[in-house]
Amino acid sequence: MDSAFEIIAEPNRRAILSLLATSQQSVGEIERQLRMPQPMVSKHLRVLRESGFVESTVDAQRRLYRLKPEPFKEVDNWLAQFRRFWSAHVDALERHLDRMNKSTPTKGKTTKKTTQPKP
Amino acid sequence: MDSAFEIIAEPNRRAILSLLATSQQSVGEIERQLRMPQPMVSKHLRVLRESGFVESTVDAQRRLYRLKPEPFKEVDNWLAQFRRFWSAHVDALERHLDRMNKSTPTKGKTTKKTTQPKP
DNA sequence: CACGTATATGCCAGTTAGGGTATATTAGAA
DNA sequence: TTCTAATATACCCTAACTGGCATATACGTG
Repeated sequence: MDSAFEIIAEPNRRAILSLLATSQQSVGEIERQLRMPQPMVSKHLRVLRESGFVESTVDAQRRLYRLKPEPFKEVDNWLAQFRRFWSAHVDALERHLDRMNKSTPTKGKTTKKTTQPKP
Repeated sequence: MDSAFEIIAEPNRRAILSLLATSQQSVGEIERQLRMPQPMVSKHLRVLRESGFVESTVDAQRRLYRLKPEPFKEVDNWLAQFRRFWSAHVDALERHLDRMNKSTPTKGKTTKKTTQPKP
């Protein structure tokens, strides 16, 4: 289990990563927020640590875990080769998504001007 | 094995997807390019098809496989929550990566102008 | 030191995915 | 229809991952 892809294949690990995306957390905090048995949390954290997704620092008896960027970049990098492809299909999706977006304007880059059928 | 993440966890499947990123391919073409036994190709293609990563059309006895965008977007979407985080670290990596990039200029967005020490 | 909290690790069991090989299916050609 | 090419499927086997539980380790406190 070496590639970043296999690491994020596990749902609980993705959940942990999502938690850490907000801010660093101790094992116990993760345990409580995800309602996951502690040994399980520790084991997944080990996998995440050994694959470079997270790092930890000591705080008394606690260990504080936080994200590390590299593996994410690796995934993103692989994904890049498909961006060109799926963005060709976005036009169709765009209209659909525009209806849902309205709340999170993100970057305003995809907002081209699809005739704006709703003024 | 349902989530898009588990699908792309498999290296051979990622290889197939990368192949298809260029253009659609028949099973035999994939088989030859990846030097993979034909039943293996078919099995992986089945998984990719059932998870929505690819679709196929019939061409005589051949089946032509091509990508479908949705699952990629799903992955990209999950990744999005970490972008803010890792882009804070990019500055440090940028210099390092620029040395390797030189061959694949991709978008010319990260190519800022890091003093170019080697003309 | 004894004790409690926080975290890590070891061991076991169940499951499942992936590879290999043989075989079935589908479609075109002779 | 028979033969051949292209692709799909079935079956078996092994390896590996995940979860659960018990226990070990680390650290602070009284």
